Amino acid sequence: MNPLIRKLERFTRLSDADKRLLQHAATARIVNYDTHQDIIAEGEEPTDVNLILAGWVCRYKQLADGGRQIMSFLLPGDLCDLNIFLLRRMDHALGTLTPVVVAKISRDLLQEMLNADPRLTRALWWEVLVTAAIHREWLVNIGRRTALERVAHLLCEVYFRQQAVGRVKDNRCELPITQVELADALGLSAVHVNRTLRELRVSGLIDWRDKTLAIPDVEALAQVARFDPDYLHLDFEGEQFDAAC
Amino acid sequence: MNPLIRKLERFTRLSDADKRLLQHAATARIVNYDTHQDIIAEGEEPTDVNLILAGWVCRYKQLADGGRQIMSFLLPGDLCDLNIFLLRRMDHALGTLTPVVVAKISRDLLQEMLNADPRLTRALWWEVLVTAAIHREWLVNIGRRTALERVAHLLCEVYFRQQAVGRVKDNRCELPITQVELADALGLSAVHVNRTLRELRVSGLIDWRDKTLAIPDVEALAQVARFDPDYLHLDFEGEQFDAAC
DNA sequence: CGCTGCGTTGAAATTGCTCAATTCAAGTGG
DNA sequence: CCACTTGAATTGAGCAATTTCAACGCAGCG
Repeated sequence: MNPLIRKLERFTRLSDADKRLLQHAATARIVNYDTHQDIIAEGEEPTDVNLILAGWVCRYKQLADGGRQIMSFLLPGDLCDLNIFLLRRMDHALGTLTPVVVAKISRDLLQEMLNADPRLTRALWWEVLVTAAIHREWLVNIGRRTALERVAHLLCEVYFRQQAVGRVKDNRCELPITQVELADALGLSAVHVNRTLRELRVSGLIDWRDKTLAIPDVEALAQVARFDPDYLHLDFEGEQFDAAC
Repeated sequence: MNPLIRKLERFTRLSDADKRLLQHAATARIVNYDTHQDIIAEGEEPTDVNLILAGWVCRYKQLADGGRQIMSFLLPGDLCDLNIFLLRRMDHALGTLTPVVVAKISRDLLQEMLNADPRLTRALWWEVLVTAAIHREWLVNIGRRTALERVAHLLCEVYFRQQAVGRVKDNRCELPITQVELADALGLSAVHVNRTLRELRVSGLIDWRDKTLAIPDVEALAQVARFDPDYLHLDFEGEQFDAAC
C-alpha cells in the first residue's frame, strides 16, 4: 500500500476520495535515482513536492570546509519540501542514500489536493509539524548528549519510526546507511562513531550488519539513549477531529 | 505598530481587513509574564497561540541530568505554537528570558483568521517554514562549527533578524540574555562561551554590554561565523503571489 | 552589610578529533 | 579462479577543543 496513506492514517481518517487522490498523486510521475544523487540541490528552485516511495533520502547542507550536516533521514512515505509554495529557493539539499523511487507531485496537483478536503490539508500540516518536532529533538541530541547517547538515540528514532509504519520485524529494521553518514547526521567524526558503535555492540545493545539493525532489547537501548518517543507524536491523535469533519 | 504585521508584510501584501483582523488578535487578550517563567510547560495541552508583543522568549527542553537545550529565541512579532491545532501535547516548553507581553489568540479566533483570507494563511505558513529553516541552520551550527564560529553565527542571526524588523540602530541591537542562556542555545558550557566571547571582544568584532550587542563590522563577524543569511528568507518573496490573490 | 546573580579566570580532566594504517567484503576484469 | 580495485569498517597514537571544578570579582539590592 501507498506508504504515505498508511502514515497519514495514523493521524486522521481519510475518505475514499482522499485516498484515491493520494494514490493518484503517488503514481502520476515516478522518477528513479541512484545512490548518492541529489534529488534537489541547495539553491535550486523546486517545482514539485517529492514523495518517497522506496529507499532512503537525507536532507543536508554541505559546508565550505568539506564537512556536511545531515538534518533528516527521509523514509518511504515521507514527503519532502511542502515548502515549495512559499520559499523560493532551497536552503539545503536532498540527496539519496540508497537507490530511491520518488513520486513527483506538481504544485498544481498539490493545490488541488489541498482544496479537495480540509482533512487532507490537516494531515499534511501534521506531517510538517512532526518533522519540525524531530528537528528539535535532534538539536537536543547534538547539543547536549554524549556520543554514546547520541548514537543510541538516533538508532532508537529510526527504529521507532519504522515500527510505526510496520517496518520492524523480529526486533530488526532496515538501516541502509554508512557510518560516515551516521556521523554526518550526529555531528561526530566517523572514527568516533565507529568506536561508539563498537561499545554498543559489545554491550549487546545493538547488532548492525548487512544494512539491517537489530535491537534485542529496545528498553535497554532507550535507557542508554535517554530516549523518549513522545516527540515523534506517533500516538493516534486524530480522533479529536472526527467530529469536526 | 504591531510587530507581527510588520513581519508578515515582508512576505506578502495584506489587505486592510487582514490587518484589522491581526490587530484585533493582537489586542484581544494580553498577558504579562515575569523573567524566567514558563508560558507553556512541556507536556501541557495548549489552547491558545501566543503572539509575542514585547520581550524575549525561548523554546527549550529540560533534560533529566540538569542540562537544557534552547531551540529558538522568539522576539516581538514571533508566533509560538501554530501547532496547537494538530499536536496535542507540547513536546517542549516556552519560557521567558525577560519580562514579556503576550497576546493570546484562541483557537477559534485563529481559525476565523485562517478562513478570512488565504493570504493570511499563507503568511502564517511562511512563518512556520522560516522557523523550520532556522532550526535546520542551528543543527548545522551546533553539529559542525567550532565554538568561535558558533557564537559568532548566533550573534549574526540575532542581529539580522532584528535588522529585518527595524530593531537595529547604529550597529546595535538588543541582546537581553545571559551567557548561560547563550550556552544553553549553543550546546556549549557557559565557561567556554565566556572565553569565546572574550576572544570576539578583544578582536574588536563585538561589544556586548548592558543587554545591548554592538557589531562594528558585520561583514567581518559574518566571515568569522561563516554566516550566510539566506536561510532566514528575509528577502521579500511575496511578489509572486500578488497576481494569484 | 551580606546576599545573590552573573561574569571571569585558572588548572586539570575528558571527550572527541585527526592522521595514518590496516582489514575486510564485494565486485570486476582478465 | 585469481589479481586488482574499491568502499567501508576498524584500530592505534597523539593532539586539540571543550568541559568540569573551584575560586574570585563585581554590581545591585533588601
